[in-house]
Amino acid sequence: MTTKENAKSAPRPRGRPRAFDMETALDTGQRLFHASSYEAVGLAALTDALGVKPPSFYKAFGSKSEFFEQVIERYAQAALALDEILLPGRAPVDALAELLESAARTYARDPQRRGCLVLEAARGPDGDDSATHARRVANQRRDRIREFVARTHPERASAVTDFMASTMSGLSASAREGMDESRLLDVARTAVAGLKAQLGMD
Amino acid sequence: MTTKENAKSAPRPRGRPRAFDMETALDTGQRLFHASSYEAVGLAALTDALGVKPPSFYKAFGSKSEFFEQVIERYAQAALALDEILLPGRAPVDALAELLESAARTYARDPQRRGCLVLEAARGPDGDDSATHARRVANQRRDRIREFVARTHPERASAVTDFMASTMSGLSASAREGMDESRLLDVARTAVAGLKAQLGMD
DNA sequence: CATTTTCTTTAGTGGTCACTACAAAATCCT
DNA sequence: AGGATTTTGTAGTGACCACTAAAGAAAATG
Repeated sequence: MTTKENAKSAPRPRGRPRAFDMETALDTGQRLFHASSYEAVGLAALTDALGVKPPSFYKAFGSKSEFFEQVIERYAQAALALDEILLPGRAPVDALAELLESAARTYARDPQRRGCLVLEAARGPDGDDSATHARRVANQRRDRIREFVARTHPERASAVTDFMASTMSGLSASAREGMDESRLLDVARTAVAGLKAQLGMD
Repeated sequence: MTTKENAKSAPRPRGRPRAFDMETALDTGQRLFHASSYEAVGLAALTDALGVKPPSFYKAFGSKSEFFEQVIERYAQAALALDEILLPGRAPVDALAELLESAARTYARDPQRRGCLVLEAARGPDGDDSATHARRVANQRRDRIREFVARTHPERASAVTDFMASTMSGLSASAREGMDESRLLDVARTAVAGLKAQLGMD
């Protein structure tokens, strides 16, 4: 309480102020990576798009893969919010059906950024940092599905989660290859029919 | 009939004979690409594994992407032969169930070469030659599935084929992320339950 | 034998990759 | 004003990428 301090504004740091907004940069990076892929977006293209020279980028984010880590964490938080779909008490079949259909719609929505940024990045080279981060984020979301299903169907939770994970990967891949929204929705609905066989028809 | 000619052996060509076997090279290349990916196997690693220097490789195959084109054509011919599964007269649900379960087994069989070489390559950069070739080969196989289904269910053929394509991509992706054979088989069987809803229970 | 043809070898090519050493510029603190 | 601190722009780094020019070596042909 010695000097003025507001809840929001951080006290101005000491040295030269950063000349660009990191959130905007993450957003631009997300668009770039989603449009093609982590590997396909070189540092030159990235820094050009951000309007930032490489040394500034590295001061701010550490490395390309650390930048990407922040990007996918942001993306996973924003896209397909599980909280709004996996509501406690809701019938799993209904919730998972909505999740698959939402995925179908989301993956085809923007023709320039098809599929799921996380799931596509998870297919990168096995030892790569970007793929490792993406798989970690994907697995966190799968854990939430498993926990949700386990509340009502503890015995089927793992099998159902595997099926959801595989189906979402398939939807993302198909979206990337150009399958449009209505076809993806048909795929999702056929998958839901499979889910009903696992979880009961309700 | 002027000189000796056998049905099998081509008459020795004129210049210095090739010092390696192209079929063996394609086979080795297939293993390498399948173990990691087209992009991850550099020309140096490739030619080292083949025991062949770059200029010989280029004389024989033209380019890395042309070599890969031959590799995936070979692979598509050998793995998961559709002729043996999509038998005319067979109930589509049965045939497609066998196809999905065979895929699950095949994709997990060799822990060092998980998933489908073609489907994984089909996810490469959009403009890339390797991805273009892989998608062409994948679509040829999807056409055969569509034709097979259309014989008995012409109205559902496209939707069923989309679901098969998406599910196979999902199985391949899951295999790549480490899902073992029994889990992949469970996923395949759940997908078959979805197929039955589309094609009738039989 | 010499010539022609084809492949193999040696030794590179330019291009792109992620990343950085260094010094100038912009801010805060005393 | 005079440091102290942090970010900036300039200008590169070495490593790897797919690929190749040039010359030597191995075969068939004449």
